[in-house]
Amino acid sequence: MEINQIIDNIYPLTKSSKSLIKESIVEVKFPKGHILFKANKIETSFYFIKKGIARAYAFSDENQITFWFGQEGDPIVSMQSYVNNQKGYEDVELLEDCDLYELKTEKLHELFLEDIEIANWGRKFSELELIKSEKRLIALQFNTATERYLALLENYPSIIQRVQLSYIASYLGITQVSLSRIRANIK
Amino acid sequence: MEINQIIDNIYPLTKSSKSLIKESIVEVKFPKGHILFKANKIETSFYFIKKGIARAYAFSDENQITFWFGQEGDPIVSMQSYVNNQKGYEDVELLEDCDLYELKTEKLHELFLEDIEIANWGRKFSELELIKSEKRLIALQFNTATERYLALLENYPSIIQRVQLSYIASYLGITQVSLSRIRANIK
DNA sequence: GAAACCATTTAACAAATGATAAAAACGACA
DNA sequence: TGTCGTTTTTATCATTTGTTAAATGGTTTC
Repeated sequence: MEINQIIDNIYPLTKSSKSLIKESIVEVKFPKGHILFKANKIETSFYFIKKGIARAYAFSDENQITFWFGQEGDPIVSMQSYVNNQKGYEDVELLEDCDLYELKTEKLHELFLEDIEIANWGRKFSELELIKSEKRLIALQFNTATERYLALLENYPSIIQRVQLSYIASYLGITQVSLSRIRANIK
Repeated sequence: MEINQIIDNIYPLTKSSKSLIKESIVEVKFPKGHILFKANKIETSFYFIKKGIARAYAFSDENQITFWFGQEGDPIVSMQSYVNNQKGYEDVELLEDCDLYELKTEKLHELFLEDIEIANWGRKFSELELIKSEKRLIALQFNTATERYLALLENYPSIIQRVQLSYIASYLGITQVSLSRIRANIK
C-alpha cells in the first residue's frame, strides 16, 4: 500500500502537513526472516508496511507467543518505545520479503509539537489502534477458540494463507494441536 | 482524585491550555447502580472518576461479560463514540456512589483542532490507554486464569475488595465457579 | 429474630484444551 | 525421483475449565 493512502486513511492532512511527514519517511527493504525489533531494546523507528507481512512475539518461559500480525498498510511500532521511550517486550520478525516505510520516532515527536494537524494525525493513529486492541481483547474474552479462528478466517483470510499455523494458534491463544483439531471439526 | 492531577498525569499543559479544558468540565454525581452508558447508543460525554468505581460490560447471548473496571483517576469513555461517533457496544454501570468529571466529546474535539497542546494531550491520552489495553491483551493470551487473578490481586487490590466476584470472574475470562476453585487452591 | 434475597463455595459430571509422541503431508533441492 | 527437513494432522491420556445444582454464608427488611 502506498504511503499517501496509509497517511490519509488515518487522518486527512493538508498538503503542507503531509509533506512534512513524508519528508521524514524513507523506504527500506528487508528479507524474509529479518528481525526488525528486538525485545528489551528501545526502538527508535516506526514503520508502515508497503508490502509483506510481519509478526510480533514475546517469550513466556521458553516458548514464543505470537500476539500480533501486520500486513500491507499496517503500522509496525513498539508502543513502549514509541510512547514512553522505554524498552519493548517484543521481537518483530518479517515473515516475507518486505518493503517498509520508516519514520524516526524522534522526528515524529518533534512534528507533533510543531504542527497541530500532525498532532491530531498522531492522536487519531493511537485512537484507531486502541479500537483495534479493544476489539481483540473483547474477542479473546467473549469468544471460544473456534469462533476466534472463524473470525480470523473471515476478516484476515490472507493471514491464514501466508502464515504458518503454529503462529496462528499462538495468536489465537491455543496450541497448534488444538487448532488442528478445530480445523478438522469445521470441515 | 482531583481533576488537576488527572489532567497532569496524562500530559503536562500550560496554564492557558489547562484552563481551556477545565472550563468545559463539570462535576456530576450519580448513585450506585446508575447506568452511565447504554449499549447501541452514541455517547456524547466523556468522564473521569473523581470518586467511586465502575464497570463496563456487554452481552454475549444472554449473559453479561464484564471487560473493564475503572476507579479513581480513570477515564470512562465509549471509544466507538469518542473516536468514530458511532454506537458503542457496552453498558457502563456505577458500582458505588460516584463523583465524576464530565466533558462533552464535541467540545473536546473542537479544542483538539484549536490548541496544539490539547491535541497532544488527547494524543497522549489514547497512547496511554493503548498501552494499558495491550498489556491486558498479552496477559489474557500469556497467563493462566490463576496468574491473571494473582496479578489483579497485586495490581488492583481495591477492585477485589470493592467488586463482587462474579464480575471479576467475568473480567478474568472464566466462570464464577472456576474463580471460586482458584481462590480455594491459593489459600 | 425470622424470612427473603444475594453472593459465594462445594460437588459431580461433561466438554474443551494441553502435553507428548507418532504418523502423514508438504516443500526444497540435489 | 528420492531424500531430508519442516509443518500439519492424528491419537492418547492428563488437566483445566464449563455446566448444573445444591449447600453455605451474609445482609437486609419487616
